[in-house]
Amino acid sequence: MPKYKQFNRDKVLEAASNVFHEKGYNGTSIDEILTATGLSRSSLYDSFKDKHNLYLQSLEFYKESNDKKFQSLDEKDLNGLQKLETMFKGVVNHLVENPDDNGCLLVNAAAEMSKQCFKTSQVICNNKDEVQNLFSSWISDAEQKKVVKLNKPAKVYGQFLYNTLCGLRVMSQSGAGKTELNNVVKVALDSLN
Amino acid sequence: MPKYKQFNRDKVLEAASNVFHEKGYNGTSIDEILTATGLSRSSLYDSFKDKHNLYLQSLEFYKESNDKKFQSLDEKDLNGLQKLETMFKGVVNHLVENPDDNGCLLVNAAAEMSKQCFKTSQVICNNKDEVQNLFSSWISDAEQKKVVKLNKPAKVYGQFLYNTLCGLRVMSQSGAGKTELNNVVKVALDSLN
DNA sequence: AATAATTTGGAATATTCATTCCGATGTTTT
DNA sequence: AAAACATCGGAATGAATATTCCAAATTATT
Repeated sequence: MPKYKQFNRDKVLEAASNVFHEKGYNGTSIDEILTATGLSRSSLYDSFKDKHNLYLQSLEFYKESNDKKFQSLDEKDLNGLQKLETMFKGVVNHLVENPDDNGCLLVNAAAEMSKQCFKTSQVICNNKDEVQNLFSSWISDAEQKKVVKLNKPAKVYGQFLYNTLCGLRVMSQSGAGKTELNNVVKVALDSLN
Repeated sequence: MPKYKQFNRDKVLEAASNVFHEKGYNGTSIDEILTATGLSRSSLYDSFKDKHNLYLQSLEFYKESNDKKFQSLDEKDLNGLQKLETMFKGVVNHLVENPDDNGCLLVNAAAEMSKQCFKTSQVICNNKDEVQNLFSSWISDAEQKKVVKLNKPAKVYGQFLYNTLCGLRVMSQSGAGKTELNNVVKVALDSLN
């Protein structure tokens, strides 16, 4: 048809990341991606090289749209503890209200691909470090504003809360319900005292 | 050759679960399983029906060998807190000393298969409940012996510590190192006070 | 209006994969 | 020792897979 691309790159990556999210890398076929994105076979290979490259770009797209959510929460006029509470509440709510949602694409990618693809492990590791640092900054803020009292460096709690977050995603894929997830969050946040 | 099976069922399941552990369900081919187990194609299909069935049996084998480790720890003459400390120390040590070990087969199965295979999700959910209950009993024991002081039911801490454990597996697949994992364990166990 | 530029549809290719099947092999039983 | 029986090796099958390729379609430019 066209002289300029007929599709929106972000829409394609969003659709692709949804499929990868649902079925994993090895579990999704190119045909499934074609129907999900509406792209033609040749357009996909022209624009995204191959399946593996599309996967990596989908991962980064997912990561960036995650980052945006974190950033918009970060910009809210809340203290660090409130930001953490809001974030965890949001995650649990999402998991509970979307029981078919297959956890977190990055967690699934860590499980499926991190030992088999160095580039995948890089994206995952970067995400981990960034989110931990954000959490640590929230915790430092909460400490400064004296809404929490810590006996370890803020960085350590950032690592701990990131671990808690990863756990929640696995728990929801293991059949955990609302109260179970809420209990976990409650104990985790209570440790900031 | 034989009139009776030439192979040891447990050895086969152990080898198979190692491959599934390393590469996931969709990432491993029958051929890889054949070379890993030493079985012939026809023996495998004769004794294990098909790939999917072999996967489920491998999962249960893995779960049971995990259970045994937990049980032998449970039988030790330690209070509940010491058992938890020993367990977490063992997990972190294992993850650190075997950097190529691909996390936990059950966690990986949760990420890859739980939404696509009901039987897989059953194994995972059962494992979650059992381990949580074991942890809760250890915590109750520690409470009774007054080595910890809780302000929530033991069951809730069992859920929390199981979540922490799942998180550790993902963290190690995300490039977390020894101190990072130890920090997580430290904060998690400190919450029992 | 014609040419240039670029995407697209879908057929074609070549691998890889899970599974089936049968003759050969060996072991137990009589 | 020979018949009965179950396993095993490996070829064969057929479906699914990722990727390539080319002609048709469409728009921008001249």
